[in-house]
Amino acid sequence: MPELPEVETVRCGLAPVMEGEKFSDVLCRRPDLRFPFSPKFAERLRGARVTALTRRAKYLLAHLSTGETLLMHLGMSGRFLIQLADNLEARQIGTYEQEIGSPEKHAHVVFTMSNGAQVTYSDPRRFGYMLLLNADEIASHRMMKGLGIEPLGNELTADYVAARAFGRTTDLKAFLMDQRHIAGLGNIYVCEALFRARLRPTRKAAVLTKSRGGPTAACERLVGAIRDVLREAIDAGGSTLRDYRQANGAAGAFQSTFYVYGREGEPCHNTGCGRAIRRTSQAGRSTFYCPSCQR
DNA sequence: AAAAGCCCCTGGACGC
DNA sequence: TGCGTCCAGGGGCTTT
Repeated sequence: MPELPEVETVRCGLAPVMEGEKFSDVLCRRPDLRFPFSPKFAERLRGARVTALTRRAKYLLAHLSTGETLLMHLGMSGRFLIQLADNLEARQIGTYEQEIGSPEKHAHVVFTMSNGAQVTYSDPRRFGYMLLLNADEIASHRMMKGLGIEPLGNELTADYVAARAFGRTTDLKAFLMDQRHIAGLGNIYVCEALFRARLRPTRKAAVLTKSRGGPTAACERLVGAIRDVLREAIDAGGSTLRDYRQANGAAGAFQSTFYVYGREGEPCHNTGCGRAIRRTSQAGRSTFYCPSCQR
C-alpha cells in the first residue's frame, strides 16, 4: 500500500487521462473488492465526466459531473495500469509487480474513458475498494470522518501534534500510524520519519508534549521529519517495492533512499554510526530503527 | 474513550 | 517438486 506519496504519485499519473473525460465504459470483473461495489456502480459511472481527481490521505476521489464522487482506496496491493488509446504506450502506475504469466488475474475493474484510454485497477489482495457516494455522504462517511490532518498542509504544526499526543499512553509508532491524528502515513514513512527525528519507535507519544501541553524539541524535529520525508518521496515518485523490473519512469525511486525500512542487519547510514539496523514488531507490523541514533 | 487484537486476502520467500 | 510457515506498503471491526 501505498502510503500518501504513492497515492499522490498515482493521482498525478491518472489525472491527465481522466480529468475532463467521461467514463464511456466501466467493467467490474467481480462483485466486490474489500466491500461490494455500490449498487449499479458501472451504470452510474457511465457517461459521467470527471471534473477533478483529488487525494485525501490515502484516498483518491474522482469528482463527477453527476454530483457523485468515486472514492477509491488502494489497500495494500492496489495499482492502476493505463493504456493509451493508440495502444503504443503502456505505463504502469502503482506499486505492485504484475503477476508473472497471468496479468489479467487480478484486474478487477476496467475504465474506458472518452479519450479511448483504458484504466485498469488490479489488486491481488483486494484490501482496496471503490465506492460511489453523494457529496453529502462523503464528509460523513465512516471512512472519511474522523480522518486527521493532511501532513503536507499548513495544519501540521508542532503545536497540533503536541496537543494530539497529550495524555496518550501509546508509543510513537502507533500514534503516527493512527490516521485520526495525521492522515496518510503508513509503515514505511513512520519508520523513516522517526529515524530522521532520532526517536525510537517504542518511546511513548508523551515525549512529544511538555507538562503544560506545548511541543518538545523532539516534537519539532518529528514534524520537520514528516514533512521532509513525504515531500522527498513524492518528488521521487514514491516507493516501489517488490517490483524491480519496471524502468520506464513509472516505478518510484524513493525506496533506494530508505534509512531503515527493510534494512534489518544493514549498517546505519548516518556518518560515524554504522550500527546494524534492527527490526522489531509493534501491533503486528514490522518496525525498523537504529539502536544507536534513535533514543 | 482509548488501546490492543483479530481479521480480511493472495502470493512470494524460505526452510525442510 | 511439494509442503508448511512467515511476511507484506491498510484499516475496519470487536473486544478489553
